[in-house]
Amino acid sequence: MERDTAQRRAIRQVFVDCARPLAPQEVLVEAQRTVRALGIATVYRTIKGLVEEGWLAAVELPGAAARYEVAGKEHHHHFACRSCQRVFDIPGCAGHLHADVPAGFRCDFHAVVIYGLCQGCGEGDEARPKRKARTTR
Amino acid sequence: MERDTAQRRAIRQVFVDCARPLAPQEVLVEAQRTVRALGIATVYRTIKGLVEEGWLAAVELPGAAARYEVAGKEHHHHFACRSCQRVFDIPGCAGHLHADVPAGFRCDFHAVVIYGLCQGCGEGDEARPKRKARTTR
DNA sequence: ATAGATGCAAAGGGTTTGCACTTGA
DNA sequence: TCAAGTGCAAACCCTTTGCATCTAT
Repeated sequence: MERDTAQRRAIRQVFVDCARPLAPQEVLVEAQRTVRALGIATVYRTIKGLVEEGWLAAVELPGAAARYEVAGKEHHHHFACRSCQRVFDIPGCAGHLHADVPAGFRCDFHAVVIYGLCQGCGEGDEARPKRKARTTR
Repeated sequence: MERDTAQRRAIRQVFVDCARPLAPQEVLVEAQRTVRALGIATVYRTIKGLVEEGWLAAVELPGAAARYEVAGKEHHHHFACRSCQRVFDIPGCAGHLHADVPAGFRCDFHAVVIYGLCQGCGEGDEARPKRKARTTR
């Protein structure tokens, strides 16, 4: 990650603008609005590099591909919309989750994911057909 | 899932015996001790069938392949060992996790995963080299 | 000029599917 | 008997890698 290329600038900008955990595919689509010929391989390589240099943090969710968000945020959890598949940050942490862990187990950290419908997908008619969104698997 | 075959009996038995969330690969290896020629495709198809008929429940974890466990347990969370990659159940739930969800978002359910070292991997020397276990991806 | 970066296509790894053979009922 | 079930291999999807080309410095 030595050079400052148009691709990297575009990818970083996408993360700054979206301000939520993004999957590689989402990054590709958004960044291609700036750099048309951008390839998915470059997105993966750039994300990997940005994670290694600490600019991005991986957000791994159950049953979904890993997402990435700008690093440095305080400990927080995530909300995954069952309709549009987008992921959002949830500030804060209820804490005291390590309560019932069996004796002899050492806890290092934890992840909490809440599933539901985000504002956009849940407003009004709950029965509205869900988008077959597949931004990420 | 109409017929009672040796393969299905073996696969169900593995879940009953292990009593923890298992990945398809883990199921394959264990069940092959009973049915030598068992193929991975059959494991996937059987698991899918057992989930559909409600006998199994999917346990999806961040950054790992889905695991499955016998359904019908009370709401609980999971512990993932960073060393041996195995997953264990953690009884109970601290609850009140829906606190800081942004207004307009509807919460349906949540998942909590605690990472650390299980009893077997953590006892004694913490600095012991981690097994390169790859029971699942 | 030149090593790092990129795009494309092929390779990998896990999961699913097509198909001919096997087997439970 | 005969359709459901199985094993094998090919197909798929997402992620990574090899390589010739491009480009920031």
